[in-house]
Amino acid sequence: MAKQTGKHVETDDGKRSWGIGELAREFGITSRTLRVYEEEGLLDPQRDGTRRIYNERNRVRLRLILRGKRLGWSLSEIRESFDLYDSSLGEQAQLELMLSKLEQRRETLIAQRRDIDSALQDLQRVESNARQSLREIRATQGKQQRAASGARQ
Amino acid sequence: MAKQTGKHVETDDGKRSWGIGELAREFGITSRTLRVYEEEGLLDPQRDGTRRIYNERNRVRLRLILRGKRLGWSLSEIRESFDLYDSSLGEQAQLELMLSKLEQRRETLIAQRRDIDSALQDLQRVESNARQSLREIRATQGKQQRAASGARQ
DNA sequence: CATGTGGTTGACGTTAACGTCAACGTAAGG
DNA sequence: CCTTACGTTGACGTTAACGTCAACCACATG
Repeated sequence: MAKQTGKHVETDDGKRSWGIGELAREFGITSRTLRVYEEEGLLDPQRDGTRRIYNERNRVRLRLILRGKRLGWSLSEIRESFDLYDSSLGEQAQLELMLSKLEQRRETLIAQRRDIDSALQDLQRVESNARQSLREIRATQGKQQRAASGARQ
Repeated sequence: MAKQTGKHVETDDGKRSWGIGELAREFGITSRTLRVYEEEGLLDPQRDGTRRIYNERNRVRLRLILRGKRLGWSLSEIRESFDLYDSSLGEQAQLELMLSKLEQRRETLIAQRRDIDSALQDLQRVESNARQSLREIRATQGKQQRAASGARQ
């Protein structure tokens, strides 16, 4: 049995668990979103009757989901990666297939990092450009100020 | 005037230019997509009558668009970044605003790179795990083979 | 001239990833 | 017992980013 204390939930074995709203607030999403993730097979919280109860493992999963989203992955891509990570390390053929998929993932991640680096370089160029203009503007203003204070003497 | 030679287009000043289908094929997208990007204000090809003519500058833009997409940006985020890069470096206040926006972009890019790195680490763990299982399986198979060849003697 | 190739606009369809809302259940507290 | 907070399922709405299709235009070629 699980007892509810205000907002969060605790199970008998002392391990912390969370209600849907609580988890949603913590991660800045809505409970609707958590239900969608469950429908898509990305999360499988336990139930207390009809209510969903999330444990630490679910939280880890959720963090991975949100990281995937930040990297622009679709929910099904995220599920595929879970399938990859969870796969039971069975036969040789399966393992080799898995390794090739992992290699492919790595390559796209590295390509993405290259994209980021080049975007950061572009950004750097624009930024130093802007800083230069700013310095020039400030220099001009300084001149004007010095001229004005000189005229007052 | 632009003359059409088979698939691609050349202008009088000798600078290369491209038709919509040609460009689409080269970048692995459809012409429909190019028109959408234009509607969204991300591209502005010249026209020869009604026909779109893309120049080198348009191609650079397109590369930036596709890089943005690979990083998971929306079209409007991409447009914002263009606006940022194209802004005319006018007054001081505008420049300072621009710098703060650039700084913000940089932070999200760096955060994204951290996400990638941690994803790569996870991947590395799973991979060495799988390699280990594979070695064990092969070792077992080797034993069996050696046993079998021993039995044949 | 007919046909093919490649382009145009405009309208409508589609998919993913949620948001929104209605109708209802359930436990705690006053 | 009534209210309040929190949860449930189910249905429908919405937005972005295209795909698909129809009807049309323009040029080159056999």
